[in-house]
Amino acid sequence: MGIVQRREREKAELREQILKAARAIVLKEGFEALSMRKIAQAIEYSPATIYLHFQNREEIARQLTREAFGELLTYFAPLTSIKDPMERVRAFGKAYVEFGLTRSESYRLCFMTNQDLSSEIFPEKTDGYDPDEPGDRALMMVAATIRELVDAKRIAPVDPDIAAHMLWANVHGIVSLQLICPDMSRFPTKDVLNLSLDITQSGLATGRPKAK
Amino acid sequence: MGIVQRREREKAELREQILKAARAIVLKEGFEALSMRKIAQAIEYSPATIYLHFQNREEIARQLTREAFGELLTYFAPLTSIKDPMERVRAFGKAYVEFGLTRSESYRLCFMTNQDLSSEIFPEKTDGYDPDEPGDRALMMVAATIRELVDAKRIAPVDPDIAAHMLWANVHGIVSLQLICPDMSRFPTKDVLNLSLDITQSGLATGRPKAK
DNA sequence: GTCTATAGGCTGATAGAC
DNA sequence: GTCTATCAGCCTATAGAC
Repeated sequence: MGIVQRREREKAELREQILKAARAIVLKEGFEALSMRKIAQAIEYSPATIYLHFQNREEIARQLTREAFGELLTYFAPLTSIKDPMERVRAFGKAYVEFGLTRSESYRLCFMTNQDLSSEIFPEKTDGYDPDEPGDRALMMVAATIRELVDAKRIAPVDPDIAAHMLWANVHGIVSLQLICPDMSRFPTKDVLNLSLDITQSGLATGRPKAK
Repeated sequence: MGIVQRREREKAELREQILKAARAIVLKEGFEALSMRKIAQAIEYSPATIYLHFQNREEIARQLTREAFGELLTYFAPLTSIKDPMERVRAFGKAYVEFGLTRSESYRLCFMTNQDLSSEIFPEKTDGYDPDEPGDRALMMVAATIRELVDAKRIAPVDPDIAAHMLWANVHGIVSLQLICPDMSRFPTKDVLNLSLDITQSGLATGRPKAK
């Protein structure tokens, strides 16, 4: 009586095969080279078959993007055990850049490819964070760490949410600039990151400059 | 005897018409929608005619990108007259973000579209800056301003070149994050920029934190 | 200088046979 | 569930006529 189960298992397997092939194409040739025909050829099925598992190309792209962002979260996950919040926030920055440079096709998918895909991760907000959204969860981790620093008076008072966004923009700038114009800087990315983390740490500790 | 001149003038005019049409398409439909056929239709010539003025699509894209970066430089140019170097470096940041948000298709072309186009602006380096390269000129302006701050001992000692790169990455992060996931943050971009400039200013003034 | 015509590709998506 | 065949486009680039 396991016939239905086997059928469903086989169906899920083909779905996974499609995604696996799609991942490989994006990794080797970039996202814009991803086409239904290429996926079909890779899995040795006809293009029509893919449409039994996915509505269209967009749905595959969305799935790949969700997975890619999941990867970033696996870089973040072990860092929550870091006790010292300043060390933790620096570790988030380091992990972010490492993710961006070593899994650059995933990074491009999340943050450099197209607005629709990124909106998959950061959908329109109502109010506050949505814990069901992976992007919001990542932002919350950083914001909570900054809140710890503020509460412990280790940095000057600052809205943890906007500070988290600023930090994210800092590391995103470093990664995306490196990925799109690798020849812009003569400095290793690691050095730029360390300078950025140091200056930001120092600036947060001191607080915003007084108005003239 | 002005026949040759007229011919050349007419040729240059058509070239300009092609670029103008291409700019309009990129502005309205985005870079990936730019095609030789669409340009041809817009200028009411056959696609083949375009190839008399440009080798291929790439050459048109390169030209548009150079022009777009030229726009950024026009945002920067008036700021060199700002006397106070701290005010000047902040003004560069503000101008950069304003350029990115108001001329976003130009910005995308320069920094968010593809590595080949960005490499047009920041080609591979030999040593030091190349004053003939527009990207290097922009970086030099920022680095020189930071050098002034260091020399006047208004900020802690730092390599002005890597600091300029860090600042560039900061503002690039803010702009590109805003352009690709406008819903990520609940904060106005202006507020994020001001926080970033304040914290960086404060951090540069204080210097890097001592090792533990 | 400009055209038509075309080579030689690519794409997403679907109808209908098996 | 899977296929073939196809619709209905899109594209760059060029040869050769005028």
